[in-house]
Amino acid sequence: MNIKKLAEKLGLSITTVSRGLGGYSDVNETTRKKIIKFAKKYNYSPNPNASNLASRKTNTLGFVIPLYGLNSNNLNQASFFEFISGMSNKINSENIQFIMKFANTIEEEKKAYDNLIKVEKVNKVVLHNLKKNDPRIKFLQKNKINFVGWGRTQGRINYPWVDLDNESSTNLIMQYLFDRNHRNIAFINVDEKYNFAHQRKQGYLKFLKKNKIKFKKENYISVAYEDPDQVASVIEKKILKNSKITAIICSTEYSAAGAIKACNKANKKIGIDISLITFDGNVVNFITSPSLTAITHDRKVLGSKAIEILTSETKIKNNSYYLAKPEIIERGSVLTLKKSN
Amino acid sequence: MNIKKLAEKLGLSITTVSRGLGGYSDVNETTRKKIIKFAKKYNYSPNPNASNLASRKTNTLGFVIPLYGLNSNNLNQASFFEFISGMSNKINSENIQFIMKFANTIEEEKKAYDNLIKVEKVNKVVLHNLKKNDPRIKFLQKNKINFVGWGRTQGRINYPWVDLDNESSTNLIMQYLFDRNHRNIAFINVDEKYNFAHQRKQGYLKFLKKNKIKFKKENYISVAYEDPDQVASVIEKKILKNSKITAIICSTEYSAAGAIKACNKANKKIGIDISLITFDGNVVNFITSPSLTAITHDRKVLGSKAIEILTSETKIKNNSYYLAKPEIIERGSVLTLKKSN
DNA sequence: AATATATTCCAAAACGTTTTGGAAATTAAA
DNA sequence: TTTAATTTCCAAAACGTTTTGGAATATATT
Repeated sequence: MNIKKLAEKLGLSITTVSRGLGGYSDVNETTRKKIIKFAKKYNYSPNPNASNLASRKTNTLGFVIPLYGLNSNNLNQASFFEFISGMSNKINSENIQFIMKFANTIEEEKKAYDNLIKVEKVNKVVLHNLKKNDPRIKFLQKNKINFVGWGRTQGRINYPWVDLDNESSTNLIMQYLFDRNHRNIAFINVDEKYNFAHQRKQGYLKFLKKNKIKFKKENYISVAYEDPDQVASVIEKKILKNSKITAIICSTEYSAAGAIKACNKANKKIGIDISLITFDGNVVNFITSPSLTAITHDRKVLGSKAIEILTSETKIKNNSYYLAKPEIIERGSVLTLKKSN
Repeated sequence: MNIKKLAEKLGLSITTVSRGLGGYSDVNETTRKKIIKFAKKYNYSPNPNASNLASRKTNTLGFVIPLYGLNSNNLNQASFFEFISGMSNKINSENIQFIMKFANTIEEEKKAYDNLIKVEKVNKVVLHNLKKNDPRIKFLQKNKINFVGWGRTQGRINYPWVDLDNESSTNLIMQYLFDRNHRNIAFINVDEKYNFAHQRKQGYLKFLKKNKIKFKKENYISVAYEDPDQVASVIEKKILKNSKITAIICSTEYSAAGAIKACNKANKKIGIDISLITFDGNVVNFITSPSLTAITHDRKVLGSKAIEILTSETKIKNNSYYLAKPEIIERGSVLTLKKSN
């Protein structure tokens, strides 16, 4: 079924059918309804190729997943999945096309964006892994292509974005631990070049400041992603040996795994000898007994909000954003201490 | 840049440029080279919408990811990721388009395929999660659309597919354990309605038969995905209590996590008191000390092979297939026992 | 040299839409 | 009643390709 045949069935011109379906005001409401009825009946939907070609524009979203510099461990695949499936739901209901590309190197990534814009002529982009002064931002702005950042850079931001509320997360965790009388809380983070890590540290620091707790250098470590055994051994030496520490926050599932290993080695029982709370952790969080208390974010909503921003009727404002609120899932790895003062 | 302008620059007709780029034999080799040179110089590539429209066909691959019936735990996201990125590499180099869709329900899945075929007019599909007598197979065959199965059904297969060599995997593991003098080997599998689980069991059984070891019912369990604590407790009761068992095979990372938890509870040290080997397990496999020996498959190659089959010059044969060979990664959770006889 | 064949090119049609610039019909205003 | 304004429709052009069915030229064959 194509528009010509449909128009014949309706006894209308192609133009009117097209405009009726497009919701233009120059077609009578009753005919419009009839057009839609027939379109449904004959299962018609416009050929996107013809449509894109004729209208000189597309309605497609481009998304590039950077694979470079990440090994299978530190790429948080679960979050990609959730985000994408969140986007996808919205995309389906909005009836926009979706092109996804993978890039193994920076060059491939650049090429992918180029292709998306020059060849595929996408009009929407979700940008991930943003760097400060990211050239992609200028590129997209120059080409007048709507985009949203998934994640954001530090400092002043002149583009719309969606992100986890990482500062709130650590703040929330700290409060949670504080309420249970923990005062010496270790934070195992990853390299601050990752913005989420930076933000999480900020939440940690701010909470300390707010509550007039002195920041102790030895309570904060940043572990490299690459070597799991090294992660465990660093945690054992720097954190577990420090008997003042009563609780540990793990910024990633990966470091939580390291912490579990370290605790096993040091013969410290999680939830008994020491408290542990981790970000995310779908697999790791039930290995211990009791299972790990965790903090999570709904990344599906994040994805759908990204699409919402991109498809909002009004021109996209450069200050639209969405922050996913964290939620603590209590399982039992956090002790309530006796008040010590 | 479009083909008209390019043709002008070249002093050739649009037709010749198009045919030159298309590699037709009715354009002189030297002019063809010149055309390609100019195309590169002016960064020209054909508008896919126009191209698809004019040629009455597309060169795009459709892929639907089923999300229904799977929770975030049992969906092996890592394998999806690897598979897709493997496909993607090949897709980029073959210059074909790629449309991916997510389906939360069976209805959505059906709709997604319908949309892919009727609207997007894909000419290639990768089919996942195949069921016996899968209606999608008939649907695709009827519509004469090339497809490959990722995974396969049991029995006679009349379509091309790529899959893990699951039977070999368990066979390989069994041999590995057998060589280290294990004779009472437990296998923690998941529901056999999943083909990979069925196949893995077959490998297990065949090895036993080949080596004239009696299959012991109590050495084989299938655990439900849903409740992690239940998994651990079942493993503790049924496997760890059985003192004859010297080694455990875990069919999924998830069950490996359960096994680790169970061992901790029962105070059995992995790699010392009991041997453990798991499929995959990117996060879980280094929690224990020593780290877990694992068996893995290269799913990237699987993805690229799928594309290779789909893009092979010759007509796709219904008996093309690719089996990814397993590899054991030794870490240290498997003991070598003394010979007991 | 004349004819047949092979090679190399091209004009025009087609793909299925959207958009432009009215035309016709209806309603409102003078 | 006439004119102006509004509403509702449509014919034709355009989008950027591929494909068809030759035409022109060059080469081979007789």
